[in-house]
Amino acid sequence: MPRAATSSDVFNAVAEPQRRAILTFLAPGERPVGDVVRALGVAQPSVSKHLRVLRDVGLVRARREGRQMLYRTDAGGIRPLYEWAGTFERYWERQLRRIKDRAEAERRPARGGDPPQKSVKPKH
Amino acid sequence: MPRAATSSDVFNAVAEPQRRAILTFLAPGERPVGDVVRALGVAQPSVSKHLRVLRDVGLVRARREGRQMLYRTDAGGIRPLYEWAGTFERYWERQLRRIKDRAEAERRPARGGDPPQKSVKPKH
DNA sequence: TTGACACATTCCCATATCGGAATATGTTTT
DNA sequence: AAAACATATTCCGATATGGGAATGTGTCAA
Repeated sequence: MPRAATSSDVFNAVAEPQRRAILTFLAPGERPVGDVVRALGVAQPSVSKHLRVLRDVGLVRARREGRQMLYRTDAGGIRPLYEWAGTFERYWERQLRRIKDRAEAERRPARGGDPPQKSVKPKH
Repeated sequence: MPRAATSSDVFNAVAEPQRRAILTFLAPGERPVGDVVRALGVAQPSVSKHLRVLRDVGLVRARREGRQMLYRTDAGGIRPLYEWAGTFERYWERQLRRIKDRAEAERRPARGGDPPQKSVKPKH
């Protein structure tokens, strides 16, 4: 087997920094390609290719207006990513809680456990 | 040049479906590599390579225990992704609101605007 | 129609990436 | 020390990918 699933999936589309920049730029509202080119300082063919990828995965919508194409970010396409990442929220929160608890235990020592090895530095 | 910033970037690490599966599997707690291999049904070298990438970008932590290596997901590493995606929340919510408003306008027409062009089809 | 303008697509190249097989490394057991 | 075990790394081949240059396509203006 050569390679796993590539594009046509949101995660991959968003893995590219330029494409993330494009999405951010196009989120507030419709813009012609030329605006993206100037805003990001990227060559026009590059922008067009990135927009193609983004459109294929449904992260961007296009509309023709005269000679120009107006693109806008379809934010809903980002939700799957948001939700996937969100499934880890409970884990990082648990981790933060552990860190906090540990700091507390050091601040108020000799409370059933070993005394702290290092004292907490004062805030300034 | 292929992908711009390759490894060392969380977005890229997560673009790979197998790696997402590994992260999910290792989120609840430490596991040896062999468990991942069996759980995902992937060849061992592949798993090791993916774990390497994940570790390089800080999405996974490793600890040696006897002959085996115990890995666990470091969920905090996923936060940047979650937060980036979250910056689009207001946009997709606006979109949902528009859709909802439009549906309402059709249900209760002739309210200061044009009448709907198409009637809503009955649910069956 | 011709030309200008705004984009899109194609071609080529250098480089990554993944999977598989083989091999290397590190640790425990005998 | 040798063998067994668990995992990591390397080498290879096939395929993708992104950038640049050149070219194609669609639309408006003269």
